[in-house]
Amino acid sequence: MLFRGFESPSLRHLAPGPGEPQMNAQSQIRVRFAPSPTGHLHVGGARSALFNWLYARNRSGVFVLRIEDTDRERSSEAMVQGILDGMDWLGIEPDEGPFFQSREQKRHAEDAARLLEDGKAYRCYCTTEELQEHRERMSGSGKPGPTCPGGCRSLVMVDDGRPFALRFAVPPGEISWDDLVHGETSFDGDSLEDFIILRSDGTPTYMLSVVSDDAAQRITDVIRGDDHISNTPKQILLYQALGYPVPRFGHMPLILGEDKKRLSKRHGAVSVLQYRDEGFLPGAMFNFLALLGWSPGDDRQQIDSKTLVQEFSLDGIGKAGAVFDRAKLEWLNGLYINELSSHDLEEAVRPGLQAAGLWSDDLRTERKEWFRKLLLLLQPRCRTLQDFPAQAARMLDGCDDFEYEEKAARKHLKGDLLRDNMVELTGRLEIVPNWRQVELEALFRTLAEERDVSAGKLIHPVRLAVTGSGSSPGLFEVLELLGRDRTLARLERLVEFLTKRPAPL
RNA sequence: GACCCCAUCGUCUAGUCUGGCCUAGGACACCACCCUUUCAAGGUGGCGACACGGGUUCAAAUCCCGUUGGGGUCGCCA
Repeated sequence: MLFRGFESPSLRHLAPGPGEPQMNAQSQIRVRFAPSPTGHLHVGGARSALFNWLYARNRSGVFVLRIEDTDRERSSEAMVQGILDGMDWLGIEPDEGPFFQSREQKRHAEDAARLLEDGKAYRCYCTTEELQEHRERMSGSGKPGPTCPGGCRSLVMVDDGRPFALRFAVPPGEISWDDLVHGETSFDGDSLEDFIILRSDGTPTYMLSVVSDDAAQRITDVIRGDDHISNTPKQILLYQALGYPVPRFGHMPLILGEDKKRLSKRHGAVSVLQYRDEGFLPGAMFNFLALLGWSPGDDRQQIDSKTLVQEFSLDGIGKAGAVFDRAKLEWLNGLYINELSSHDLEEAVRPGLQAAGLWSDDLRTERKEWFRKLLLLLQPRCRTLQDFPAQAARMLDGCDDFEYEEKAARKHLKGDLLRDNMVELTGRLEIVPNWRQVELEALFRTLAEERDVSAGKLIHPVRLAVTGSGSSPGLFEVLELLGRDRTLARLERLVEFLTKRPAPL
């Protein structure tokens, strides 16, 4: 069921009311992944989700998915689906949710009202323009100064009908917490400004809604990106002001691009679904992401998700940002491709072949065994699923009218005797009794010996004739799979090419 | 600029909490060689780091301070 929790009229009953202090310390771990659906599930978000998921699984906890869709203009249903698809692909399933933050606005507003009543928040009548002006004036002038130009905090609170936003009155003093990955972290309350919790249109801001929702959903551990560190003191203040138990916080380092800056679209592929489309296996991606910023403490590079769940611990999370290294991902993906069974490989590779127009259904009926052998040849040579169509094309498409790769042609299609050798070879191949790898190889080697040339002088030109390329799997395996007719046709084509071409050198 | 976070090979990291076993280990990438009909895979080897400066200590990559460098955050976005 995709939208578990939909029917729940409100999460409010789950909340420990203002009066109730702390859930008992031994209670079950509850973590959440709370993306805003303003983009696809990017690798950074995916890793947050992954770490939360691993932590929950490891501790027999609960993993909650909450979509923070309160920015209605930038949120869309398609994006929500993209996030769900991305998580699904990686195999990270929420235990609860998805919940939608926008459906909880009533509770958010109630929390805000309570803060106002308690004198912990106040109405601010300053306009956006005034604030912007004020900010410009204050910037560069050292100290923070009053939050707003109107000095609304000290105003007598009368609602005279003018539009106002609600600001949280930050109390003086130091705010600190024992971060799950960074250890003791603290902020000076004086450096925080009175942030807005309710917009002038009455809608809650992020700062209020996360706290309200995390409390209502009884989140015990907030594990998220480093970029939220500076929000944490504000949120702690809100928890305290509202009388909610404060969860533990853990901030993991961000994923960086090659320039060491936070990974973003301009660094290239950033959506996990894009990696799927580029031929990466979910297991490889999962493995790679888990090891980005987390370490089991030893040298293992390839670890399956089950082991990851068993061994995951917050202690293994590093403090420094980690660069996303695509080359290593590809290497790892190659490892996973190699471990695929014939059957799984066929399944994995089919969509790509279909897209490239190389697929025909007899590959899983009459030619099934043949196709399986071809895939076996290609398997150790491919690092992404996309490599298969490219490498398989000459064997599949039946289009015999390809060009010879220029560099390889220059290297191997030379010598006076070549044409003659090719003609002779063709003749012998026509009558070789068994079209089998070993016999083909013996035939080549015998002829090479008779002509007193190295076997390579026959092999390389034939490879070019048959694949158009200077590199391929072992030639005799290729020939066996290609079959006598197509081999001979391609050899004749080479001879023709050698005959017609302008005098070499 | 203010506040906060961070700092081991080009990259991901082990080691840091609980100083000595570290003349700093592994992996990716790169280079060379082996294998070999090419490519890949595999094997062997190479290149390559404790940012800097002060302390503390018999002893510091590990503890403390500072400097430098990098990053993040400073919205009626989330």
